[in-house]
Amino acid sequence: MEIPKTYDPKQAEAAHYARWEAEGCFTPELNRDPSAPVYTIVIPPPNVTGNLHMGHALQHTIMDVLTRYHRMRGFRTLWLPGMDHAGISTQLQVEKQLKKEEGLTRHDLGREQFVERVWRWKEKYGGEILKQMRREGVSVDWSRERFTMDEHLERAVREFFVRCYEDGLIYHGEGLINWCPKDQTALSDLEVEKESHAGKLYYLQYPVKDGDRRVTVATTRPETMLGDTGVAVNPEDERYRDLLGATLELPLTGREISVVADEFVDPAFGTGAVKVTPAHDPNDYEMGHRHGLSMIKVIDKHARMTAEAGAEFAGLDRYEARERVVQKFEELGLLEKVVDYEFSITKCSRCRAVIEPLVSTQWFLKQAELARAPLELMREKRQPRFIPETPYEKVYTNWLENLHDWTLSRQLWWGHRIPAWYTEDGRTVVARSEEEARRAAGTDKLTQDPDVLDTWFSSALWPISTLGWPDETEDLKTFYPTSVLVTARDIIFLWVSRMMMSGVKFMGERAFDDVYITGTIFDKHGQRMSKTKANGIDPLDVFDKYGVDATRLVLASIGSTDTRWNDNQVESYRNFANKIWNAARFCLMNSEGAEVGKGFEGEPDTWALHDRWIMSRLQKATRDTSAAIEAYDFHAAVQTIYHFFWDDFCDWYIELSKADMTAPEASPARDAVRSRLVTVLEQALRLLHPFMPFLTEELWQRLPGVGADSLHPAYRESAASPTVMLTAFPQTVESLIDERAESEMQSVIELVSRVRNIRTELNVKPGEEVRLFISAQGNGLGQIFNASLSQIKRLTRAAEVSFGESSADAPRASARAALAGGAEVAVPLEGL
RNA sequence: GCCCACUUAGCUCAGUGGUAGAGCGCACGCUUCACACGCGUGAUGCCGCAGGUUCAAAUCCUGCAGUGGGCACCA
Repeated sequence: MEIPKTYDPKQAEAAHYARWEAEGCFTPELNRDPSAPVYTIVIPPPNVTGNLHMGHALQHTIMDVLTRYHRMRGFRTLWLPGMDHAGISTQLQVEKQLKKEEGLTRHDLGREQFVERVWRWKEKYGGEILKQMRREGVSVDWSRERFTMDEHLERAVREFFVRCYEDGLIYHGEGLINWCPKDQTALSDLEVEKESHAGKLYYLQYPVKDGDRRVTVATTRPETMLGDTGVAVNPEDERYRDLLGATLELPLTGREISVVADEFVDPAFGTGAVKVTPAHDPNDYEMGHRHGLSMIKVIDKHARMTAEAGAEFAGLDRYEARERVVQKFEELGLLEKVVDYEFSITKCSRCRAVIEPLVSTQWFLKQAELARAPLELMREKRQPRFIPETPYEKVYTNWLENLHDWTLSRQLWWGHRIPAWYTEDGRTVVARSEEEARRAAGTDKLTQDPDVLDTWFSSALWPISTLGWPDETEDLKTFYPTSVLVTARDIIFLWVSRMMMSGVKFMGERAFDDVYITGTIFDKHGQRMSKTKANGIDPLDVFDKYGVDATRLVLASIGSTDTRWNDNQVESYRNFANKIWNAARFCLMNSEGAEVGKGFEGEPDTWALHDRWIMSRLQKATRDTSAAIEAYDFHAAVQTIYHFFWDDFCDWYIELSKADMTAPEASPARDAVRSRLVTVLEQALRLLHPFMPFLTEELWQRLPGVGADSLHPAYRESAASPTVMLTAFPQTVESLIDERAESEMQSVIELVSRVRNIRTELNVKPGEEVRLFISAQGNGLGQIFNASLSQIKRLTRAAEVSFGESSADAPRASARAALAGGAEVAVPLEGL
């Protein structure tokens, strides 16, 4: 059989995926065992605009290992793929293209046409990542692929919205929200980021009416003073006690505002007096409500000053206004001082524009109430189980305990339209459809709310909506709750917790048993990979260079730890892949007469030492690999298989078997040796398959004696052709664990190693043969060595081996090495 | 400000109450009939610092330092 000396990953990668997919190997229906346990993962849906990055590759590898492992264990296994419509991101991308290619804005097209464009864009350019995922080898069930804007999922979203509205969890009202002046939409607290900023703190003086006293307030945003409707001090603050209730003349506006007392104010900070701008600051908004202060909106949606800011400022950008205000205060002699000050500003996490807090009418969801059930679930049943448990369980719990209302509405066109309609007489109707709304409203004259929902709203339903909710589908009954959610830590709040909330609310059960949080992959300098820094490593490039399987081993090893990307690691696993290839190649070159599954007949105590030994090692490798995967310790799993394959199987077992398997004459004994080799190899390929699907399939297909009978019983009745992915994952046979064989074999290994060491120390040429003198002192070792004599001679390049009772029997001029168990080996120097 | 994690060989990382590990790199020797993406042999670490608990600590506790992360309403 002609097999290339070097493994070519591309060839194997191109050969198998399409067949697996076409034959339905990824679908749970393939499992014909009605009593099979169920294993389910829903993929974190990548953005329709997205491209594969290392974080995806890491998550997908972990999910695929788990999926393939459970499938081989006979579980009815579903890994459900899909994509997210990614509201803002997609809309911006299409707008950009529209501008570039046709010089148009979305407003030129109008809403309906624009949305139509987005759909067309999605069909043409979207979902690039799905093709890239096939490259990774992900065994997802493409027949169940979902998109968050699918008709059915849209229905689920409306159902969810309506039910929450009916339960009083969703409300429409005025609130202070994060407004992105660039993207022109409201954002939730999770879509903005705090960033430290070296700015200034301005001390402004407000004159007290009817007196010459002034109250000094400190602010980082002087322009907002135009909207001040009060000044707050701590009620305990002696300095201002006499001013409580006093009236101040707000400079530049001619407005009179009063001094109020509020516990919130920290007397130790600044001057102890705080200007209050209820319409443009979250804390001031709260304070304003507490004291009945009026709200004056002085900044608009484009972050420009409004008419209410005064004629002199109207239309100015907020930063221009800031300069103007400060200048005016200076002219009036009311600017006490300006000091450098570092504080945090809030930015849009998408476009980095500075967020403007605005008072606005939006749709909100009271998350605090939804969070109760998940919190209880965690308290009482410890569900879901986080891996790693620290710190994520606490992070999750703390967040749920401190929830604010979620701003749901977005002033965008691409997304799930809010199912709310308004009548001409100002009533609001929330319904599952326009017809339902008409019936409820008793009129046809309805206007639907123009806004769409936050993208994460539909994501929150992903585990249930993809399985058919709100319908009671078979899939929902069978596959919910899901087994594990694998994702990155930055969406624990945005997504994980919200799926739990909706899952518990509507299904009465956890959305997933476990939550596995992957690590973060940094570049070699420890920097986060990002588009702007252009330091990202493209997984596809790594696949091209080293192969998918090698990359997957690295990613599986990374698992949940933060790590710096290192090509060396991939190279090392590329070498491992090549090692596997060549070990298999060697077995196949000597496979005439061999058959997988044979060669280990009879009682183990009739087998040769190294045969008992390798079977024992295989059992332990199997046991340890399974245990590691079950415990999500992928690093340990990879290490176990790596060392079993390379150290035990290649370095020792193949070497010990070599002479017999390459015997020139065919014989039942030679067939048996060859069968043992391919049998162990085949088991190793099964162990490796969840991690290295392509290489293992490529080799498995070539093994003699594998076929339909090799499949796991659950898949034998299916129409799928034989494939390693549907074989049974090896089960540990405890009776084959043979500590005695391992210890005896260890003695042989030690003997060989000591002799090799002596050869090196003495500079004996590799081709030169030595003599060995072994003194085993009647402790049983002599018999063991004697039984493995031919192998020992071969591995140490010894021409002859003699045994004696004591080391004194060896020639005086010998290099000696002590062996465990009191034995000694001597290499006579004579003739060297 | 509060909280958390991390700190182990030159590099990237495992590990664990009982004689320090892997891969890469390094040194030396090998075209030994599967593999030079290989084979053999070897060197390398006050396991961040300082205390404490223990017969025994890299491992548990306390403090400190450095790095990273999360949270926070300090105008």
